[in-house]
Amino acid sequence: MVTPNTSRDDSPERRAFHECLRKKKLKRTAQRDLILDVFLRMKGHVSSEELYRRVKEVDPSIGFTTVYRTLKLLVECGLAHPVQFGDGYTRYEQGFHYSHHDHLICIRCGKLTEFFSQQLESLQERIVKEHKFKMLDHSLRIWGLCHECQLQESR
Amino acid sequence: MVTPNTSRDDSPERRAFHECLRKKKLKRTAQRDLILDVFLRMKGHVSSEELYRRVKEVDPSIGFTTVYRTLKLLVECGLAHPVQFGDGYTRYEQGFHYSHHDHLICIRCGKLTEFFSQQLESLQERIVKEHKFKMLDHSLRIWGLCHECQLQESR
DNA sequence: CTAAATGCAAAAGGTTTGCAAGGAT
DNA sequence: ATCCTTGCAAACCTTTTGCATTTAG
Repeated sequence: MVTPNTSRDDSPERRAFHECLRKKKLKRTAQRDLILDVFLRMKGHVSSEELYRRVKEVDPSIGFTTVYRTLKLLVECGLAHPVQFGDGYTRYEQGFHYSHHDHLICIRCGKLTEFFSQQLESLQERIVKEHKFKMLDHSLRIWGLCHECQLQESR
Repeated sequence: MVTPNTSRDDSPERRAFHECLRKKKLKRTAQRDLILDVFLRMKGHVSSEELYRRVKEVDPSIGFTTVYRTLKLLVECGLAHPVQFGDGYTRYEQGFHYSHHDHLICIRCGKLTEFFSQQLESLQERIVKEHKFKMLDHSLRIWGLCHECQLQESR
């Protein structure tokens, strides 16, 4: 499913990426552009392996290493955000216009639900201030059973 | 079986452990007792490797695998609680009379600060209820710079 | 032309398992 | 006697790295 889409050249993410590459004096390559595009089209929380598989569907000549390294680059450019849910994989969320949110993780079906609570954010700010700590990142993960899985468990 | 210190036999943790072993129809061994004792004496957040090193100081014949497997057993018995701070190691906190708390992690010096906020807990309960989710565990981690490291950074 | 990027293969590094010998009940 | 436990070595698996070759600027 190769759909050459020149309009994507103007996506804010792609422009930000190229801008970041320029600043770092790194090179723009077809591989990097493709990896970014595929990443942006994948919703949710993507591991490097998953992204690699999807990228390979479009261009089988691309190696895992390139996907892996590009993902790290996207993180440095603020276009991806790494999260760990404790299953051994590092997953990446889209990070452009990154607005902080947290996660509910169903340990039975694996479903991920994102949520945001301003009260939570404010509370954290207060806690951090009390400890004279300078917050750079934070992550709240809640594991449990989603609604559907609770119903199945009680059968 | 070698039992060097009978007075420790009465610690609530040890009794809980033996009770748990009995329920699971597993065997009480000198190794398991020793590993539990050393674990309990180590404050803070212990990786299996760190625990192994300390255990070996007392009994060099104990293998890493036994420490590793005993730690998993302690988790199942509710005596240890696994946490991941994103440095690649699984660390374990003491889990008996486990009262939930969260962590401030200094990314410069590695210092860990525990904190507890009842407001935070209540807020989480509310969030979970809104999503019809059944919470089984949760973890809030805040990364940043501790007070000392902020001072050093600004020099 | 020069420095960076790519892809392969192999190394790292923590976690987990198979198995033969030893130990608890 | 039976089943669990132990410790060693090796397997696993994701993440990283070394290197020769190719490519962008």
